[in-house]
Amino acid sequence: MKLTRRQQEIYDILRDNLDHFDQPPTYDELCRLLGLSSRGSLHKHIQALIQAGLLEPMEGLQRGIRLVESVEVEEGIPFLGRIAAGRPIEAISQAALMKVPDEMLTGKSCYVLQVTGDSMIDEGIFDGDYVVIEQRDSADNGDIVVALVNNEEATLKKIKQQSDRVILYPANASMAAMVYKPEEIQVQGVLTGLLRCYR
Amino acid sequence: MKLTRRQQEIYDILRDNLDHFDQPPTYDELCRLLGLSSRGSLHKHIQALIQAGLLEPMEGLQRGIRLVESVEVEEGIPFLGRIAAGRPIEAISQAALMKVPDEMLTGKSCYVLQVTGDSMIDEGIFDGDYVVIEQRDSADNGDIVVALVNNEEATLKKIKQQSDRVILYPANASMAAMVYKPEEIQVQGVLTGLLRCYR
DNA sequence: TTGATTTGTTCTCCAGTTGTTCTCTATTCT
DNA sequence: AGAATAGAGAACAACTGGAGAACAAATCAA
Repeated sequence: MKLTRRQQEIYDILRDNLDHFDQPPTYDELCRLLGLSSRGSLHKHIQALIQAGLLEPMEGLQRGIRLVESVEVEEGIPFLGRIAAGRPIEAISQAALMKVPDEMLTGKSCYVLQVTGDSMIDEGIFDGDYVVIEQRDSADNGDIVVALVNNEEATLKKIKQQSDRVILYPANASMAAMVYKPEEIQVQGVLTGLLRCYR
Repeated sequence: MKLTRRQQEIYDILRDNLDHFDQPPTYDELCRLLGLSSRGSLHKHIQALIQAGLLEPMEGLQRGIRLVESVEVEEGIPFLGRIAAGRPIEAISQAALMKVPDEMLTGKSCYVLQVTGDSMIDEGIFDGDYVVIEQRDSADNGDIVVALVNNEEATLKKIKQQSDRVILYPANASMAAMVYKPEEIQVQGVLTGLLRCYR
């Protein structure tokens, strides 16, 4: 909805003076601020701003003119924390959002983890890199997955699932593959992207 | 639709002065700005610009002259093309925009290239990876840079600048470093981020 | 509870502004 | 000459913004 000049002006004034009121202003107060002498005139503008979704509707109450909270359109996917072989995912307290290229997103639910350790170094995933993970509970053989081992350790490894066992391969010549029973391993997600920041 | 000279001129002025108005200008205001004395004359030009899709139609409302908002608030930085050692940057025809984490941006002008070849494999930069580059014409020793060699080849290498020579180190045990005269090398940008898409 | 006051709403009326539509003229280019 | 481009100016309807009165519901005071 497009605003007229006066509507825009009133909205701006309303925003600018929001701190100066300790209560939401009434029509009369706002009229005084705007130099209007008629509440009826102001009412038309207020209604237009409500229509535009910029002010809260009154709903029959007399509690002053309130701005609607601006709906921030935060973009990105959540950065959940660190993943290190041998420990649960170390969750970060406040989930920051991280913008990632659309190419890394799959349409399904994705999140970002920071990798700790060198277990995937031969795949070009270094200590401190960020990985984009698609949330899933199954994977194809050869996928790099976030796997939960025995319900307590989370790890990033290449997976090979056989009927009677599951093998997790690190990508590091100096580390050995680990073999588990299928019920010991729970796939939590599949690697879809890698991010690294220099400096 | 082609614009006449005056139409183009008016459109440019309109764009340039958009910040100077706090409201969309009325015909009268714009007439004053253009030195016209007749709203009717301006009206013809405005109509032509509306026809051309550059201005919003009035729809019987009196809200001033508005540019059509390019609704695409496409976020991201431009993906410019491929970089391979030994060739100029292979530019892509239409510059796509790629969203990247804020952490990879420096506040200065940045762009994305796709890496071809394995010359940086030991740094975890693989064939097909995307690199985020900050546009710069100088670098610190040890930085990974996009360097233009002899004004014709572009390459991604680690740089070491000495008073009498410049050395470009690949990060690949099977490749040798190259030594150049300072005037042969032109730094085009510095690596600030890495992106890799799986699948 | 009751009455007075405040507050938001609705209505009519009015003036100035704004966009539109004319006609007429001047200039430039083909 | 004719077409295209540009501008001046007048006249007009519609839109915008405002005043003020009257009203009902919410709120406050006693």
